[in-house]
Amino acid sequence: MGSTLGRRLPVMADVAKEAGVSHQTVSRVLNDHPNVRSETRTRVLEAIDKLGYRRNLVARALVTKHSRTLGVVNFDTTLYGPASTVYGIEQAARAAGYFVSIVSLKSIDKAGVRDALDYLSDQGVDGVVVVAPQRSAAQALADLPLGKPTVAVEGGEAGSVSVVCVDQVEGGRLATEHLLSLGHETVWHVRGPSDWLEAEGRVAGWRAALREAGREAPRPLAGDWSPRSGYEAGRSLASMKNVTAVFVANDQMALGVLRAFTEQGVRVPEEVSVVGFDDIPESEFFSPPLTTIRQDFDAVGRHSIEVLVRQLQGGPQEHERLVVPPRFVTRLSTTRVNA
Amino acid sequence: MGSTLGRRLPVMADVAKEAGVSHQTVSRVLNDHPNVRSETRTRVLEAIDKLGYRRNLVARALVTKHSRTLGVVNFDTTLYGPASTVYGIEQAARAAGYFVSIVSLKSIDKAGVRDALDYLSDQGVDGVVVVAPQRSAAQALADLPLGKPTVAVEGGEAGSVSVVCVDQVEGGRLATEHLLSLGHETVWHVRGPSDWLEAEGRVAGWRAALREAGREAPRPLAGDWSPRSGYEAGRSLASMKNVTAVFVANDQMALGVLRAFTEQGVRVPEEVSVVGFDDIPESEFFSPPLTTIRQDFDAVGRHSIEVLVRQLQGGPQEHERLVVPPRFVTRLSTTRVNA
DNA sequence: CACTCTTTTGTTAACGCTAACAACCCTTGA
DNA sequence: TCAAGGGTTGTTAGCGTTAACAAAAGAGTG
Repeated sequence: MGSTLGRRLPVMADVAKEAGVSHQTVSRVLNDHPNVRSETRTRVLEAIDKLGYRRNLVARALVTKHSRTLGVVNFDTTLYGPASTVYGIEQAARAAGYFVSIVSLKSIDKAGVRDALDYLSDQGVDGVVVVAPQRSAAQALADLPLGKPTVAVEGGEAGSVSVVCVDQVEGGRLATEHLLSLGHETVWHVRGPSDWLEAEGRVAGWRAALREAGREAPRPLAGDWSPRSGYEAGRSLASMKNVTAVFVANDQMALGVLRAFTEQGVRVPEEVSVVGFDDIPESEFFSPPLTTIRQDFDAVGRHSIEVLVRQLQGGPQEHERLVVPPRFVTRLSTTRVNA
Repeated sequence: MGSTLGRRLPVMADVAKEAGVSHQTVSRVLNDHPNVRSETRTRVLEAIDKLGYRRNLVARALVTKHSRTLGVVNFDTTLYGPASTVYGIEQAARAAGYFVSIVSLKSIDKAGVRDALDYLSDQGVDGVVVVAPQRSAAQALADLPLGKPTVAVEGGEAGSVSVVCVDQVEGGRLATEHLLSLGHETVWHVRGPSDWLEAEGRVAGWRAALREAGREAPRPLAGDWSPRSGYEAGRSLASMKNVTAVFVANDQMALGVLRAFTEQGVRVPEEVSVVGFDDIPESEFFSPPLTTIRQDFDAVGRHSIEVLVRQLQGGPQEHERLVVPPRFVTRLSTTRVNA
């Protein structure tokens, strides 16, 4: 009464016997070694097929020291941005022949990052992508002794590690310049949490665009990316007299802003123009459809794997910094000011 | 000029020498074997600490046949539901001491599922959670010879595999009953794609509630979960005369429906009441805030890991079916009909 | 004090694979 | 015909861990 399915899984030696060769020859066939007679190769392949053999990657990893697995450290995969980035990373990694092992952190202190890295390292990953959108995470990463090739996504100042990110400053600038070009006197800003680098970048772009146009930058309103925080900021803005244009740091908060305006009877875009950031799938169907800045998360994921794989293959040791440009998407939430 | 950091990582034998014991004793300490003198244990622990030793889990996996890694197969992690489920799975798995390796599929045919399972199996995962919301995926799973403990999330009729899912029928019923209780003569439905089990379940619940109330079920409008498909359905509905209540199969489509209604001058909820499904973070800030059915994705993730771990620890061999109840969330998109 | 029984520790042999080397086969050219 | 040289195959030795057994050291008993 065999407890499981009876026969044990075939190993290389079984294939070797079946094909009448040595296990090493089987190994050679499997690894595309050039010096194998094609007739022998065929015989081995047939034996593999017949026995349903699959090579044991754990054993392989033990001797080669490569697991062909990449680690990903992330924070809150529930948000559209991180989720999309991880998706892009996963797809790109698999296309490059790597497995992906994921750790999603709740908190982002240094201890958390270290633990995650240790955890992945124990498991034998060949390299790591850390999605580190918060200053603390980026800092932790910079401070940590990294035993393996590592790429930071949205990870700040580079230096000790390669970075792939979207040009947030440019995005903030695009949004603001668009609003100014429509004739708005100034542009208000609902910003993301100060601990987030992306939030800082967008603020910086907004500030720069205003400064270059010779305008005063109003005090930005604080948000935490959530629709609710946008809603609250929206209520504040609705109660002010001179607001005609708002750049909101992400689409979710923009939704909250729109909701608050609707409730207060402020019409968008007739009275106030609103620009968001991210271009989540929903934005096109907000009321009104949201003008926003699109981030190509897919490209970010792809590039981060490219950079990492390049490092793994012994590429240049210097740390790269790869910046993905954002794209402006115009819809109906903005319009020319009619004075 | 050592290329990397010079010295090789310490192994068990190094620790053994340092502590003046055999490597097997070190192994025993590491595995909490009871029969180790506490003084010896301390000595070993100190040596481990001194050398910064970390055990090689790959070697361990080779001999124990357990990798303490769980595989997750998923489709489109960009959607809120799947993303949240995976997040829940990952958290629960880590809490249970397992690593998580993820494969995100684009297509969901049998070949895709088989490949994903093979891929994970090659890597040596101990068990697999397959998020299989589509009939084809569930079917593929049922047909495949599963070499490892497997749990399907939203995976259909059980039978050959354990299943954890949200009670979609009940959800559809809740939504419909709510609308009927408000005095609506009947309830229209914008459904999800027909090969999704969740879509079918919601349709079934909607039908059942109407039947039990002795009402005719109108022909459901087809959608594909996207806001755009909801928008198109909404335009159709807006052009009809007798529509006063709509149950939309997910919140994203509901957003599209709301948008179409707004464009056509149909007021919600005054003229038409709308109920969604999922309770994504945005729904509370739609215009109007959306009455919807909440799915506890976190619980689904947790339960799927519980079931899987139970199987891994040699629990009952019968396949379980665990159903998570949905929850009704009332907001402002529905109201009593005033005849 | 001899004897058994229980802890505690060490020794040896896998796990399934690849790397390194050795051995063999066949060409090829003198 | 033989030697040299390349292509092809086999043999051996690990990789770093745990399992199984063996040995040594204490504890308890008459």
